[in-house]
Amino acid sequence: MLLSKACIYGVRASLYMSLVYQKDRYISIREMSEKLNISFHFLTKILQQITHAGLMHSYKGPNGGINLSKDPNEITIIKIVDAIDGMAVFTECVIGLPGCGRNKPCPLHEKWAVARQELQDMFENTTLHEMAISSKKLNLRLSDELSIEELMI
Amino acid sequence: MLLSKACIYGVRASLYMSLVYQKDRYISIREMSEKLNISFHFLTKILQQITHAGLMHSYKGPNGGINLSKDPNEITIIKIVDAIDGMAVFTECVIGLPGCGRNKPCPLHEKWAVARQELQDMFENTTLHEMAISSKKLNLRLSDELSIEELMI
DNA sequence: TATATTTAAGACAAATTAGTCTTTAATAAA
DNA sequence: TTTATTAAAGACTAATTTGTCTTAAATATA
Ligand code: SF4
Ligand code: SF4
Repeated sequence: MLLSKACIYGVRASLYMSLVYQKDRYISIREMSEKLNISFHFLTKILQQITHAGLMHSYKGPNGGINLSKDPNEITIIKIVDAIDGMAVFTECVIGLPGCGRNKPCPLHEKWAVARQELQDMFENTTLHEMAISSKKLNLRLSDELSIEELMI
Repeated sequence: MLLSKACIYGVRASLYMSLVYQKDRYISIREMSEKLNISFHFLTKILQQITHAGLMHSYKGPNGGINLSKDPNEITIIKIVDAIDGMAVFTECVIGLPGCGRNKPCPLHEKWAVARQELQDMFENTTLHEMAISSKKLNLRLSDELSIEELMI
């Protein structure tokens, strides 16, 4: 598995956030957890990591919740990944040898270094906005149960 | 982490095996575990998975051990990965949604499907032999401690 | 045959990741 | 000011992965 469960949930929640994004409108974690079928408390902790990274803001009390700290077209997926799993996936060795790049490289290096970079580029060049657009257009799925159309009713 | 620890150790051990490969010569797991700095019992279980997949043979008793069931140039890395972690990495969704491809695809699909395929190609098109050759040539590292030159003394 | 060497098998323990629950703090609105 | 609503914090449990240990089975060789 490339990304941890926590990270995966973080990405899904971010996508949901950008689908319903309106400046100054807070989305409750409870609502999101139910729509996306993710444990409420687990999602809360994941979103805390994301807010600590400065990508979202939270607000307590009635009508409180979470909102994106910038427009979805200014947030790339890699920021979400970084906030939760860190950048290790994009820097570490496929076969787990320490000190990649610093000392002599290991056998798989030539091919892995390329693939790794492509993965990083993919996350780096995809914004939440871009994904939200194509999601809506194609009525793609964001939870295991519901398509985006069903999700946003 | 793309591959599990078990899988990573399996790949490292396979590389070691192909570096010292001689038809009908068994390598003891003890020796390998010490050279590669991997827990002996853990490595034993990993190699069992690989032998069950038919990629290696084992032999008990004095001068027993493990050997590759085919020439290293007939074994691709993906076979090792498959034997331990399975093929899920190459088929599953980045954001963990079930039923990829069968129903409607999810937002990241277009980019991920390409990256995923490239990763699979990389493992599919790299043989143990190929890696062993370039490893020797460049004196690359296979354990966190020793380069291949030091390893094979 | 007896002994030493080696893998096989499986119980067990430790570490990490995933997920749950309870209590506290902040805020809005009645 | 009281109550309801929401996120924050942290203790706790469950599941999975990683790693250890002990015993059994197979084999070579003395
Ligand atoms: S040089 Fe490449 S293959 Fe080697 S340790 Fe680094 S990432 Fe891995
Ligand atoms: S279609 Fe692509 S992005 Fe969607 S679930 Fe499948 S792999 Fe993932």
